[in-house]
Amino acid sequence: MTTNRRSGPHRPATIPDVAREAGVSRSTASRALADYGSVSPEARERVRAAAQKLGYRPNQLARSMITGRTHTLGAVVADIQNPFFAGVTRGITDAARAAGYQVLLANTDEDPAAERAAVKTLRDRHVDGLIVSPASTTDTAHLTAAHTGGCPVVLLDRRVPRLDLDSVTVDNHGAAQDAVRRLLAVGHRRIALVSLVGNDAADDPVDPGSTGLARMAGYRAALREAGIDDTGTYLRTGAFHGQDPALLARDLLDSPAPPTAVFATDSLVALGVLSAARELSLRVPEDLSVITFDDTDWARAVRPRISVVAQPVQELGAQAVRALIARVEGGTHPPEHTTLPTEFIERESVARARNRA
Amino acid sequence: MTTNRRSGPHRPATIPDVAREAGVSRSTASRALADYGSVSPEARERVRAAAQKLGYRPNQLARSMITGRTHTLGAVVADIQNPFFAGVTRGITDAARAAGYQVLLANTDEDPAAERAAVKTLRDRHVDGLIVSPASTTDTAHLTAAHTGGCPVVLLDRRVPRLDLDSVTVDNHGAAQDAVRRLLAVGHRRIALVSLVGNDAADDPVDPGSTGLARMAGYRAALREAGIDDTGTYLRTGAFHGQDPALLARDLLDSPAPPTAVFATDSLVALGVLSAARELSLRVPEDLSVITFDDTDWARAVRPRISVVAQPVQELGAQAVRALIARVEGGTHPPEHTTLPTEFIERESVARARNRA
DNA sequence: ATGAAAGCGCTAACAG
DNA sequence: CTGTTAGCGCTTTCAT
Repeated sequence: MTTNRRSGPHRPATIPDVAREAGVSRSTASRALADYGSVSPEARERVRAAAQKLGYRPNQLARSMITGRTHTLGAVVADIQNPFFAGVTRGITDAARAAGYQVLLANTDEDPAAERAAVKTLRDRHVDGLIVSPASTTDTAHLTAAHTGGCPVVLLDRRVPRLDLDSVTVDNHGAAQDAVRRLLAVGHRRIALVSLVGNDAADDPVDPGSTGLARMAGYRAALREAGIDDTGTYLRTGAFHGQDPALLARDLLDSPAPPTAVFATDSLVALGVLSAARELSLRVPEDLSVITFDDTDWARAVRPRISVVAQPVQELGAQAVRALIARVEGGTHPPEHTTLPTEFIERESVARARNRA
Repeated sequence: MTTNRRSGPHRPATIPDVAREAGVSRSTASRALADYGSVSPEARERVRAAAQKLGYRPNQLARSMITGRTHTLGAVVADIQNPFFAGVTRGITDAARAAGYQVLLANTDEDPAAERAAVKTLRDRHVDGLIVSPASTTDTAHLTAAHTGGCPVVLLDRRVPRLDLDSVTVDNHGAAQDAVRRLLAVGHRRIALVSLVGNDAADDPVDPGSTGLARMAGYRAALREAGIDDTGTYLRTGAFHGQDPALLARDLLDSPAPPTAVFATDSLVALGVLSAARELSLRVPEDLSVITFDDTDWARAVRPRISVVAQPVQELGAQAVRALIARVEGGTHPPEHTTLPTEFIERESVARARNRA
């Protein structure tokens, strides 16, 4: 049995077939079809007609082998099931398609080894470039190797200090600072930050990653601005309680001098805060004001509706694609670090501070 | 400038390089590397060593051109941002990777034209097979064409009546029937079904798709079983109110003889029901019992926690991958239709019926 | 068990 | 503007 020559009536037409049908040479047919070089209008028309008639579809594999381009991008993210990455991925696939690229998807679950493996497999598949939300701040040799090896890499959502690669991130510091300022503005002084530590529900109990760090820094900056020097008392980074946000929050809210407002660094944490509040019979926002990162479906459906810091998730993905394609298509400019603004969406979960027993 | 021959110190090693280094012919090197045919143990070892030394990585493109296999699967889903499809996609990518395949992702937004385009592009990319959650029950010619054209297709989540392709779906009828039975069992008689119509928040206001249809049929069957013949009064398929679930629910709950229990066909609808209930000062579950499809994060974090019909989302994707790979690797058995069971997770949103004013 | 040679479908130098 | 001629990197008969 021949391996790849389709038997049966409809063997896919190839360039020689089209050329024969059009009465020109393969090169001319190729030029006409791929639209490069110079071809006389009439020849071009004959080729187009022949291709049409034979139902010719170019073999991208063969083309890629020559051009060295597959028009395929690799997306290496932590977990597509995380709404944040789902949105980002949506932005990536849409922007890629619009630019004529397809996307190979890989999940890492924040595991650097899985990330390395994914990068390797995708490079073996000859992706033209890689979009990665790095799982580690230190284990990044495979990323630089890819980049210098001709497979450009764009960092998504997380910046890595000494890595000179393009990055597209969100202004986490500013967003957190702004949110906390709003709480301060309505009289809150005992403001907590609750986080699961790490990047969006990461497993790593040590490394808060660039996003977590930035959010904490923004929180502290806002407090300091307001003359609050002790910025650590109400900072909860959840390496305890087996990462259960509700327990973490309960512990915090049930303490002697509980906070009057909570800033949650992601929506899962916010859910924990909300249910802890309900268990302790604290009303939101009367007894406790709440702001969270990420505008999920439930934040605007629940009562009271929750005020949030919305991240431009799709735009994040789209910008990463644009930056990457710029590199793929030859850009040699110095690394660009794009920071996207967040949007504060005011709803009903924040009230003026008042005393609690 | 030569197009594809990498300049610089590290031109990727090819088979000839390895063969030379090992002192054998290309064919032998190829056989040893790809592990087929017969190669003497010593030669094999020399080749392995040479490959190792030169950091040889096989060019999958070239290999694919010959073997006709890319070890790449295409996943064509409605919307990766929908938690249902996010979970399914997670299952797909994981199962694929475990079997040595990668996944190209495409979104359709329930648009048949987008689906056709995606199928075309993916086939051009020579995917070995396609997993599709079809956007239309009728516009499916491109699917059969792909399948008979050597690119096997597995239907995901939705079955299409006259399409003889493998399918992996969930027992929507049984799940709905079971949920409604539970409501009947605790005394409810006025039980509503609220749906956005169509498959998981589809745009199409006409075609409820196989999943929507099955859920409604299960609902009606349960009612009929209980001797309730009028199964249409409390059936709301949301082609009104601009698809806003909260308005739909409000309308329903604010009627003269409102239902005492609601079965929501997806979590977004449930959120609408919940907020409508709160606006009307109806307590859950005392005044209104609620069950919804899909076990989202908020369903178990909110108070009261919501009883749900959980779908095996990841398993759905994984099974589809297995079925597809079976075809890709030559299976010629008749189409298989796999139906996965759902799981009812009892929490606190259902109470015994009592009279309402 | 091994090597020589053919070729997958396409593009890209280079002549004409 | 067009055709001829080489390959891309790999697998796979077919001899040996």
